[in-house]
Amino acid sequence: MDPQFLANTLLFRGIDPEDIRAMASCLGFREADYPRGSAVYLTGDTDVDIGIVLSGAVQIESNDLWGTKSILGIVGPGGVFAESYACCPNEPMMVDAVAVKNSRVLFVDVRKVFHTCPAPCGRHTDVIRNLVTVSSRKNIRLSQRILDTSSKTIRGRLISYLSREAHLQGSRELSIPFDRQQLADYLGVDRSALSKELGKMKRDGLLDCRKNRFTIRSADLQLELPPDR
Amino acid sequence: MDPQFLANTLLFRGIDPEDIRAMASCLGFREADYPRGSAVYLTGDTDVDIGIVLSGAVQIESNDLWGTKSILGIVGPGGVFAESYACCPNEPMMVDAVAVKNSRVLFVDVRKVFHTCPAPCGRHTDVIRNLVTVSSRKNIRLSQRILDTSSKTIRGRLISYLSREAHLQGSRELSIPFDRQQLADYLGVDRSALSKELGKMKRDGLLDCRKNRFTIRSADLQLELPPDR
DNA sequence: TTCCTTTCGTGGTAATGACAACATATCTTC
DNA sequence: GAAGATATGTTGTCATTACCACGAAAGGAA
Repeated sequence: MDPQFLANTLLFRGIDPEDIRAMASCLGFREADYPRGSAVYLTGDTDVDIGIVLSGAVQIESNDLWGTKSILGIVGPGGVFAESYACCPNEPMMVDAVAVKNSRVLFVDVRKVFHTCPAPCGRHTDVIRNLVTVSSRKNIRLSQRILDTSSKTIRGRLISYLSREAHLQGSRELSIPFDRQQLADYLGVDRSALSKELGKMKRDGLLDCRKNRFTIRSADLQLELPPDR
Repeated sequence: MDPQFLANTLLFRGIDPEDIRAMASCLGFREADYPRGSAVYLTGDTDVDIGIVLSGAVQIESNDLWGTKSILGIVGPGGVFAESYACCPNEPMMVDAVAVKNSRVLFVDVRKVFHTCPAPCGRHTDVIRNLVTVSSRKNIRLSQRILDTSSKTIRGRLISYLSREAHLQGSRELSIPFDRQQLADYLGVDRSALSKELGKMKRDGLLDCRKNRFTIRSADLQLELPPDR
């Protein structure tokens, strides 16, 4: 447990590392390792704890009976996951949380967060406040993922995702946290069809890509407009 | 302003109506009416207030340049909206909030919620705590909307949405808050194609529907399985 | 009632993308 | 470096669905 590291996460932002150390016991801190490919949580799990990625990466995904995988998001070091289900005790999880790299995860017991304890740690309120921020941001991320998949064409979805990512990274060159299959699962399209479309877009001079590094070639990416109206 | 009504909303649950009345000023309560079809918030708006639907209904939607509308959700009386953006001061809204009925909305200033004021209203913390719940639930709703659109076929999407809704309403007969066009925009499909598929499913004996009332005819709706595996 | 608006179902056509099958490339591990 | 595994690009076929256009039905207002 590294209070300094935690102080830089959204959940503990603004809290003194010393206080974090003090909270460790009364918030029920617990750590565990997960090898690449293993599940932290599975669909149907209830009464889960908040997860904080200390190292590695955890992917939130859904796998239906047809074998279709939907990636809702991916969270890296410092990121928080499962907080929504942790806060809704009776809601069984509808998704899996899977380590996509060897990962170490810190768990926090929400009930202990909410149940303000008497003496030393008057910091509970700060954590709860931060929890609102974390949850709100996650909300916005989910909305983005919805908008990224709202176009009915693969190209439209790529444009939505890549142009926002470029904006976020403040550059026309960007790297994404996904390989092709993951990107396809995030955008809700077939992988080979995605490769095909990427090829077309290269030929059309819209972008370049090698592995997970993309370069937006043309401002037209954003301006790709409908025929008339 | 009806404290009794508010005490039954998620945001003010567990708070004494008297205390709610007392908070009215220090939380910056403000009410406004919106005729059917008018916008409460528009894409790009920043520094918005939390909205609570007192009467009517507000729909969260996105309209892109191609004229494609995506419905992220719809919130009825007692429901809360825009809380995520309210909690992320610099995030411009990516969606519109539109009144789909004549509606009355109560606004709450988040900054005043967070900035605990000195004397009488020690209830701020309760509201913040409730805010976590509200946000978490919204999170789960958004995840559901993502899963509802994860199938690549219209039928799959309908099954996902309807079977959950039936489960929620605890009956094989259910009414949905959408007309056909809205349902299509929620599921991310074409309206006429949706009508067509509904017709097929009726013929297949899976369901019946008249207007916004649906009846699940067969348990197969949930069991509709892949060929083999 | 009648007129007008909105909602909903149907048909046909074209296009998009899913799916499968394969080739190439890249990475890992020994 | 060789060999296996994994990731990516390519091709072709077929099913699904978007899109357009229309008519029927339902709802509202005068």
